[in-house]
Amino acid sequence: MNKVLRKQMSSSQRALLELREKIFSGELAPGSDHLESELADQLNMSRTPVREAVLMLEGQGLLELRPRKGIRVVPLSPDDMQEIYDVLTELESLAAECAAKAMHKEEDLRRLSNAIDDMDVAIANNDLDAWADADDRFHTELVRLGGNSRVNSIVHMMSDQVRRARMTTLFMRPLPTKSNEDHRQVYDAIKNGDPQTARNTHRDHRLHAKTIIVELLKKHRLRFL
Amino acid sequence: MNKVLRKQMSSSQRALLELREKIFSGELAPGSDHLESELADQLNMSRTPVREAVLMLEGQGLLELRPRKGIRVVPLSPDDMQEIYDVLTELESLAAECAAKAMHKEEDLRRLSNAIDDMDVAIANNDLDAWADADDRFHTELVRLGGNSRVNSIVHMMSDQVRRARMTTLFMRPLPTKSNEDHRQVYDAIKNGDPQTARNTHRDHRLHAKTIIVELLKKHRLRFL
DNA sequence: GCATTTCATTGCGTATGCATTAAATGATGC
DNA sequence: GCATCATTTAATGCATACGCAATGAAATGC
Repeated sequence: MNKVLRKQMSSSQRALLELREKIFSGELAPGSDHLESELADQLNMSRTPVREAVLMLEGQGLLELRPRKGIRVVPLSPDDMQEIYDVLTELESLAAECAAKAMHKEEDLRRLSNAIDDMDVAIANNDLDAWADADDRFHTELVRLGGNSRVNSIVHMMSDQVRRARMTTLFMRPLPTKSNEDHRQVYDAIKNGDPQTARNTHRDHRLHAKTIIVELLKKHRLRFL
Repeated sequence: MNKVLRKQMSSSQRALLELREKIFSGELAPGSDHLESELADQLNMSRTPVREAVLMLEGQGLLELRPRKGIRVVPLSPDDMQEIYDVLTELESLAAECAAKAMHKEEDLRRLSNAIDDMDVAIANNDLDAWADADDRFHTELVRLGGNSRVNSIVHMMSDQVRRARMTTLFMRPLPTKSNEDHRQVYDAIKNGDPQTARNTHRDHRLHAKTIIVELLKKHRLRFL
């Protein structure tokens, strides 16, 4: 992340970004408790902007405020992941349907197809990080094309949570070589303006992904992430 | 709302509740701008707890922070309502499906059937407020039975938005006498453990409701609520 | 011992004041 | 008359201080 831009940022904004990073990097471990003053010291600022950032992160489901007990990084159980995937499944399928209805021109779908191509390359190179990155871009773009801003922000919130878990799960499973066929099917349906196929294909794809991940988490007893 | 309980509430909590009320009652009109200090004066407290409440309400999509321009009560266009209804449709249908899968005992479904009965009564009495109240309870309970906490909180957020609009639309349309048949069908499907019927019936019900409302808003040129 | 009360600690909630900065106003030059 | 820049104004962002209230420890009673 660009450190130069941060200089001219408000302290609350900086707190928000840096806390997010610390959460995603695992520097603030899931389930761990922290005091406002402790975080304020870490970030070299007073409690005020930290409180504001923490409040926002609570709203986003990343932190849990337990007065006098500590600010807790919310742990994710397999059940939580199931909940999250279920929401993602519904809302992304809706997005796929809407995107197909919208009859986008092929050039507007470029980022989508690029993401799919990148996943192919990543799989060929056995590059997990590149694959994860491209997969993110695919889903981000899909939801953007759906055109529902609320769906967009909810999906982004939930994807953040998934991202925390994926760090762990990504290295525990084989590369999803088959999943790109699904992606392409969804892409084609959107390009051809076929809402039902787009919706159903993506839905099945997501449902499948959900079972894989949740089983994996349960098998490895990853109760918290 | 219970004023006694509020006495022992933190100022931020009070700010949160009272601002919500002012927004829903229309005392703070959609599209209107307000200063932190202005709101603090209205609520008889300092800016600090107001800031915190405002931050949370921003996260819930009720307020929009525009530094040095004012805190704006977000206006809802017909397109916004469409977005919101689309999200509600997907997530409530999922909830209905899950509720049916869960095979709840009949006594656990009591609140659901009560809400349906109350709607019947309200319709017979031509009591709009009672109907709206029972309808709220039906949807709240449906989603609770679905058992997905994330779906729950998202649906509640979106329902808040719908409630703002309903104040207006409720008096512009005929009482939805037919809609209770749908509710009962959903109820039966859940009781009989038939996820697909529960899902599809509720989905159609919601899609239908969406068109009605959105058409109504568009026809009456209610660009903002 | 065990329960209960007291007390000290400390983390949080809130008020307050100052610093910052963006918007608005007026001044200056063209 | 218009554009640009300086100045003022005022709202926000942030640090700080203070008091309350909750927590845990120690002390007392049973």
